[in-house]
Amino acid sequence: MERNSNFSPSSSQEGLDAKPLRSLTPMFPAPFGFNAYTQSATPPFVCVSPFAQFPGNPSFQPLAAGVLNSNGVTFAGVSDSNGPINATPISAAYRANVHSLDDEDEEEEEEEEEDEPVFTRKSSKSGRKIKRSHLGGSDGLDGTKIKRVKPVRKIFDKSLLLLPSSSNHPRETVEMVLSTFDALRRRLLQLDELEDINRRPDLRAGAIMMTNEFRANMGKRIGSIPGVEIGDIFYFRIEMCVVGLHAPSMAGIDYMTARFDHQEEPVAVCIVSSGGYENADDDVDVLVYSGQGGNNRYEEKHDQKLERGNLALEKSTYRKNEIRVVRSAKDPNCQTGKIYIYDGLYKIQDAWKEKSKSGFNVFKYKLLREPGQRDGIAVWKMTQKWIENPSLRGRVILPDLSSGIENIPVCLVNEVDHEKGPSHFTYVTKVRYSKPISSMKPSQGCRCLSVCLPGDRNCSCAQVNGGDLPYSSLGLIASRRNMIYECSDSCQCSYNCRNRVTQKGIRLHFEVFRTRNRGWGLRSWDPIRAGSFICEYTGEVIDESKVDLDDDDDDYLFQTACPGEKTLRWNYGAELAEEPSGTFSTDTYNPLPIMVSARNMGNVARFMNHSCSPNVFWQPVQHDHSDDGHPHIMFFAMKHIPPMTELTYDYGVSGKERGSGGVSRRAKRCLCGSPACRGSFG
DNA sequence: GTAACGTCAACAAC
DNA sequence: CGTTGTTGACGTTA
Repeated sequence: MERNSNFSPSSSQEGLDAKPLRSLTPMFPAPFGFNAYTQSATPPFVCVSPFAQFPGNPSFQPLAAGVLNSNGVTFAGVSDSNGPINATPISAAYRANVHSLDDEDEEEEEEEEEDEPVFTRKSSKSGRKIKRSHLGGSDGLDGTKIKRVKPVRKIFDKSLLLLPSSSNHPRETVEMVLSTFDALRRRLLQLDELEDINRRPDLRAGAIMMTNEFRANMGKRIGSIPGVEIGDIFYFRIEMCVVGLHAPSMAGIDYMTARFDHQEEPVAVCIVSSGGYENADDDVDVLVYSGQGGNNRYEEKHDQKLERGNLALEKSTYRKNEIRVVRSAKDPNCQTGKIYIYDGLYKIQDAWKEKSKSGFNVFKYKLLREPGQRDGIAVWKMTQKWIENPSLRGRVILPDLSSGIENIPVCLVNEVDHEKGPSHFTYVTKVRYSKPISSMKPSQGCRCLSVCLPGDRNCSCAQVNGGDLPYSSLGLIASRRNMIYECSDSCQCSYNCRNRVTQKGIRLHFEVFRTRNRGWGLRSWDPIRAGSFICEYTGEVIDESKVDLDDDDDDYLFQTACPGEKTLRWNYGAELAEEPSGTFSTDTYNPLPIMVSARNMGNVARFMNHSCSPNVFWQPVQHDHSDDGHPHIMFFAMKHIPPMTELTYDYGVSGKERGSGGVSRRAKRCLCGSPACRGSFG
């Protein structure tokens, strides 16, 4: 269906004439390399580019029903049985001013009473990015409600925010923003943990991202968000802010003022369903959503008012514009609970008012999922059922590929063709060394009682890891590094110590599945949060000296070839958490002599395919000896991975291409399909 | 249970 | 009128 067919020159003209309802602020200079790149005139996903091409330009294909208007903001020219609607966003054009595009010297004009040079534009958009005033209702002449607000750090070295080769693909941009956010958040959390405090690393990381305009899809729009795909999962509300999916950091309803013919009206553009009012039934295409307000914790409950988000939803009921829906679910792997899933576009079918349990009026909106979209929450509900009862999974060849030796069964399925399974191999959960472990350098144990804790200077395991424990309290890896030393049998700490993660084995419900063109692959029924341990690469460890030519055709050989920049720079962004003087070493590729062959024996890892845009990376880990030449190869999630998404890692650049003294293997043609595909691997 | 928090739109003030 | 400054609402997170 061509949803933009009713786009006409006149409507774009309207866009030009649209007067913002609120102040305009200079968009440029783009203070950051990154920003300069997101705002270059070409990519359609940019926030707001004053020079965005006219929608008529055929080179310009938005992903969905959105079209950039002259303010660079998308809107949907919605057409349905109720007739066409021309909506031009107005209020969201808040940064459409143009002058200073080429005026790079303006970068440093604002100092905010700080000594530091500042690389952001004036923070006048809200006027409250940095505030040091008294807050609150302050009837307090006695100063009861005075709050000091720390300024959000701005970054001086813009090169910190530049990847060597940034892609212009919206998906890549969104992933880069999320990955930077998470690296920053992880580091802030790690620093907090040293002092045993919690200063909301998520919010602080988000604030740094926002202040530095390191974000994607600024400027609101109706319809889908370039680079955000149905099924994408988020672990923090702020993550949805920085990619432009849902602007309010707290409120559940995101809305904007749009122009319909000659009327200006607020319409809802995105809602986050917190789950409190989820339908009990299984209809994944219907959502009944409650309006906002009326139950503030600090005041009496009252009737909801038809204003703000509620008003916007009301208007959207009649305008029938597409509304993005984010549903929430319980994350079974994370005791803190909630996870957000982008479920695509809906339209409001019905709206009414009803009495809540406490007797006050609540607005209700019934939303119907637009047809023709790929499954979002439906995948989730399906996999949750399989986890509860694996026999519900159809097309199963083998219920447990590991024959019971893994913590959790590994399902083998084929929904594609008639292959009956991979060729024979022996499933093993541990690597086989060519020499006994007892002959290797033993680990040095810590003397921590009970569990190792961050900030404990006496913990030798923390010391050997560079002062920080490598995992968060949830068992997520904090940063990629040359080696991680877990606690071992020689340690006095207990099995529950947080520095024992990979040694406990897999925690995910894996399935080995038949891909369409890449043989067998690996995916998970569970959602996987960035930094989660996935599995080890088990098999037979081969010393480099013992490689023979036979290995040239070993498709199941792991070697530590140099991975792509996405893997290398997974920590990217963490340095933003440091004080300016701080030295944060970014570890890079460190070649290891180790190779592991999973041809004859191995585990789920041998089924992981290569991708140039991987979602998994490898990390050397020690836990049963400390011979650094023979580490365990452990895999961790690079990003949040929705259920049923194939797990892939970067096999690295082939030995030949590398031209180093490495083992030379034939490069294979890459089928990863990523926009950043290098064309070959291995 | 509760403290602390960021963003945006709306409003207020220049 | 155009622009800048201030505030309340929103709900999340640990």
